[in-house]
Amino acid sequence: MKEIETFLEDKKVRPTAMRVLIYKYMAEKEIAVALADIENAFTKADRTTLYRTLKTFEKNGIVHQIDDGTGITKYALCDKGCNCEIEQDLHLHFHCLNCNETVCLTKHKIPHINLPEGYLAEDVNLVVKGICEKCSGQ
Amino acid sequence: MKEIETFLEDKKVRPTAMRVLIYKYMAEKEIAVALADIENAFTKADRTTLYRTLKTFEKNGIVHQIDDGTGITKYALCDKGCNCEIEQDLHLHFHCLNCNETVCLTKHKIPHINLPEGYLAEDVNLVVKGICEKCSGQ
DNA sequence: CCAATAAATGCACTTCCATTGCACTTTTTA
DNA sequence: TAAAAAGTGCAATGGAAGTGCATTTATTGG
Ligand SMILES: [Mn+2]
Ligand SMILES: [Mn+2]
Ligand SMILES: [Zn+2]
Ligand SMILES: [Zn+2]
Repeated sequence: MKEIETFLEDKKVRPTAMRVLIYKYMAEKEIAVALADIENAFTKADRTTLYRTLKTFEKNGIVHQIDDGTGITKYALCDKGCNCEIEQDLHLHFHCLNCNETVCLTKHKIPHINLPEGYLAEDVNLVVKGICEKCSGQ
Repeated sequence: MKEIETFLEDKKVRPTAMRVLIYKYMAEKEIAVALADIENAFTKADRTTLYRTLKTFEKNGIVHQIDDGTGITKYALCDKGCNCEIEQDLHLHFHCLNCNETVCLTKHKIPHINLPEGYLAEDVNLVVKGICEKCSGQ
C-alpha cells in the first residue's frame, strides 16, 4: 500500500485513494482490464474518474493501452523496464477466444518486420487470438 | 463489368447493380476502404445497403475485414489465392499515420509467432503503423 | 490556521460507429 | 402470373470513448 503510493509519486502521479485502489486492482490481476471491469469493481466511483485515472496512468507510463481487436480498449500495468511513454511497447498480446481474456506476453517481443521500400515503421501491434493455457487445459 | 458479375456469381453472391458497383469501386482502389468511403462514393445509396453488401462480400470470401487500430473497420478485396473464409488471412497490414490510408501487404506474410506452453493460436493480427511510401517521398 | 489556488472527482451530455427491426421493392421461382 | 425469396431503405438502437462544467478535495503561501 505504502509502496504503491511512493511508486505513483515516482511517476509524478498524486496517489489519491482511488488511484491507489485502481493500481492495486490492476496489480492483482494478471490480465489486461477494460474500463468496464474497473467500473464493476468500484461501483461507487464514477466512470469518468476511472477513465481519467487510466489516462493519467497511461500518460505517465504506468499502464499501456492494448487494442486486442475486440473493440474494447484494455489496459495493463507496464513492466519495470518498460518505457512506453518514450517508445512503443514491443511485446505481443494474446486474446483468448474462449474466456475472452487478454494478456501481455512481455517475454515475447515482436520480431522485426520487413517492409517494402519506402515504408517507415513507427509502431507495431501484434495480437494473437486463440486459446489460452487456462482454457486449453494447460 | 461482365467479369465482375460472373466473379460474384462464382462466389455465390447475386450480382445486383449496387454490388457490382461496390466491387468495381474497391477493385479500382489500391487501399482498404471504410464504410464511410463507400458512402461518400455512392451518396444515393443507403448506408445499410452498403454495410450489408460488405458483410455479404465478407461472408463469401470476396473481401476481408481489417482492424488497423483506428477504430474504423476497413475492408479490402481478397487476393485470388486468399481463402480467408476458411482460415485467417496471414498477411500484414500497414497504416500510414500521415495520409491515414491502410494497405494490405499481401506479399508480406506474418511470421510464425512462438507462444508459451499451452497457448493455441487461431488467428493473428499484425498491423504496422508509420509512413507509407507515398508519404515518405518514395 | 486560513485563504487562495490547483487538482481531482462526479454528473450530464455528446459523438462516433456498428448493428438491427421492419416495411417496402425487386428479383427469382414454380 | 402468383407466391416466395432476396435485396434495399428508413429509423432506431446500443456500446463505448470522450468532453464541459460544477463541485469537492488537496496543496500552498502567508
Ligand atoms: Mn502489454
Ligand atoms: Mn489485407
Ligand atoms: Zn482463455
Ligand atoms: Zn501515407
